[in-house]
Amino acid sequence: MTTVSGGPRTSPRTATMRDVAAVAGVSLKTVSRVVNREAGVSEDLEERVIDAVQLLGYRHNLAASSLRRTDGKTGTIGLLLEDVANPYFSTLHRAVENVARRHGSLTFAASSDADPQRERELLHALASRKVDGLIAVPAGQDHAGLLHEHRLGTPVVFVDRPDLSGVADSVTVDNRAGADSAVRHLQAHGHRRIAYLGDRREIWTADQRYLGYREALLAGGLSLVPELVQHDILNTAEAEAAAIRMLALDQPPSAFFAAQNLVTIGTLRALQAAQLSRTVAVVGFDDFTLANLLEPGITVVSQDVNLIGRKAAELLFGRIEGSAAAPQHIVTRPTLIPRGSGEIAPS
Amino acid sequence: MTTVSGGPRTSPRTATMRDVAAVAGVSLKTVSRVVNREAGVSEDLEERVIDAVQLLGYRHNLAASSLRRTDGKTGTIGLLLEDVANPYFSTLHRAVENVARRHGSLTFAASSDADPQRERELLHALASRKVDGLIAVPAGQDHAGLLHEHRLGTPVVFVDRPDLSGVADSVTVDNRAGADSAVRHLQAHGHRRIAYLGDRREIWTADQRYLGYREALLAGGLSLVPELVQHDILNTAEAEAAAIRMLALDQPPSAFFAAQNLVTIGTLRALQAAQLSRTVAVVGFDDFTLANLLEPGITVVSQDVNLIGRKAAELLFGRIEGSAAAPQHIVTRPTLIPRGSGEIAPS
DNA sequence: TGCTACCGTGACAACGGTGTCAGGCGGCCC
DNA sequence: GGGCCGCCTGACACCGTTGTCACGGTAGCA
Repeated sequence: MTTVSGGPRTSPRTATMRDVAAVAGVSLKTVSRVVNREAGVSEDLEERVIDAVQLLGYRHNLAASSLRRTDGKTGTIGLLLEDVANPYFSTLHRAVENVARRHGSLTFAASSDADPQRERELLHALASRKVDGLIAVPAGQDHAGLLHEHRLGTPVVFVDRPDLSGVADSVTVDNRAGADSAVRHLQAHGHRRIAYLGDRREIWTADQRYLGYREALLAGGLSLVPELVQHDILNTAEAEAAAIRMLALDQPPSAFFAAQNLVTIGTLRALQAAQLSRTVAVVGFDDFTLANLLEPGITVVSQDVNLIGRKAAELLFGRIEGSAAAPQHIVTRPTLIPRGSGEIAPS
Repeated sequence: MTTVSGGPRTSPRTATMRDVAAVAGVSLKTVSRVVNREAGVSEDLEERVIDAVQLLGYRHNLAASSLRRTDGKTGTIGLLLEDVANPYFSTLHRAVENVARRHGSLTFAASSDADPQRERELLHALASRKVDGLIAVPAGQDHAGLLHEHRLGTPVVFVDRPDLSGVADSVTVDNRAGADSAVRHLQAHGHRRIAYLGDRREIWTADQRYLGYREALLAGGLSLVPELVQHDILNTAEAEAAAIRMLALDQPPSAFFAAQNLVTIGTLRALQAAQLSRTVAVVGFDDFTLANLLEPGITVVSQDVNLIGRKAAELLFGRIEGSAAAPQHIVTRPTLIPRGSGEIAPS
């Protein structure tokens, strides 16, 4: 093998409109017209230009174009998620991509890992690239960075968690109603000791779900039992541990409301380990693949993530195309999907 | 509600370097120097510039910058996947993002849906945006589009499926060895009638896996039984149907090798419906979440997707930074994870 | 025939920045 | 005191493209 370093590696400089114009024997502007499908170019010239484009392998430079163009659009949006690899967010991503595609836009997707510092960095990187708009799952309590972009003129749509100041559009789920329906469902099947397992209450969605849980309990004439409530669960292992702890109580719960995906899985592991999968009821918040392949199938409160992504993107492109309507706050309703685990009666 | 249309919605035009220069009382070039952290600006002026930047909310315009800059880099890469929402690809996406972040790059992720036409469109869109490089899961047999970009000077790294011409870098999995080990594993547990369920053989990965299956059978002194081989399975439902069909044979298989994610799930459904989950063995290709939560746990051949993504991104940034080494073809080894379903003995 | 009304086309400036280079200035050495 | 050096700084051209406008030419009309 011979190393080619030092060879004429200078690729012949990527062709520009000027080159195309020279080859086609027309002016720069005419090439621009053909490339942009502007009217008013004779067929003859158009053909010559197209041939020259082919010949040179010319690629239009959108950066230069949008620099000069009056609307200044880059055909690019930013999507700020917690983690692009998380199924919830990747589904959202896809839904947004589908809409973006229809609008000729490409999507910068990025993961904040719920870290405000990282969110700031990404916001900065996106702003430098002059995205036409932003869809964001805010990383922390403080939305200053996002709202700053909004004020500077970049449309922003909040997803999953609302902008509490209300100046920007948002698309969220009625977490409270979802949790409420889950707990009522368990009550309807006879449960009176229903445990709550969830994330930190500082997270808006977690808090809302907890409020829904409490609301349903009280509505059903039950009272809140502190030993059956566990917040601050961050991962599967912690959920599993918490569930095991509760199952060891003198009066263990006959049902669990697992307020989030990973929490549900941890809970299931605990039940499986204790051979209680068919004895103790579970309803989880957020669906997950294979939830219907387990034995019993897992009853969940499911969000329509595709709908959320689509709505958010449609709102965003509406703004990008100039809508000046008042801020919109779309709230979608989650639905309960009974699959078995939530229909187990107390023993 | 009063509509604000017609109001002075003209945001005060986003500030440019010129504006900053005017406010700071320096030349354009000095602002440029400060923004780019070039050496040789007195502290006094630097401070004035920074203040002006703050005051005006100035955001650097990377497009204009890279237009003029000599290296012409946009700090942007393209990631062409089959579907950003598919867990395999979204994990890959995340691994790439992590590396890109270290290099100050943002990632355009896009879904081809394995459609060559769509791939062409996306390639065009990415090229117009002057991405510094591309990581692609090729959509079809014909890699002309991707290779064209490569020739035009944009580094391209193939992932999951190799570029058979070998001119571009690639990162793939040894699918054949993985399938071989799965089938040998089943043989080692006493199986002699092992069924194959897989996707279209035109897909390189599917073909490789089939070859591995066949290889292992022959190596074990078994022969290929046509009625135990089913190609062209496109989704879960088809996999389920195929498995049910085979289970109804006079001499049904005692084990299944499911050559892909969705196929595995379909197979599991069939076994579950037939109450054979604990009787018939299964080994799947590709791991999936919750594979260990099922009863029995599902034995799989697992790829290290994070590793693949990382390697691909590292290769790409090597090229972007000028590496002129010969094309590299990294092949990773999948590992077999025994969890129960693959260790069931024939009855 | 003379005038206007278009039509296709190109010259030129401009978008927001960066590379190049020359000039001003202070300090140091002879 | 003159010359040289190095450090800052700004003027200017230019990156690849599009908006504007003026040009020459032809058709339509009175």
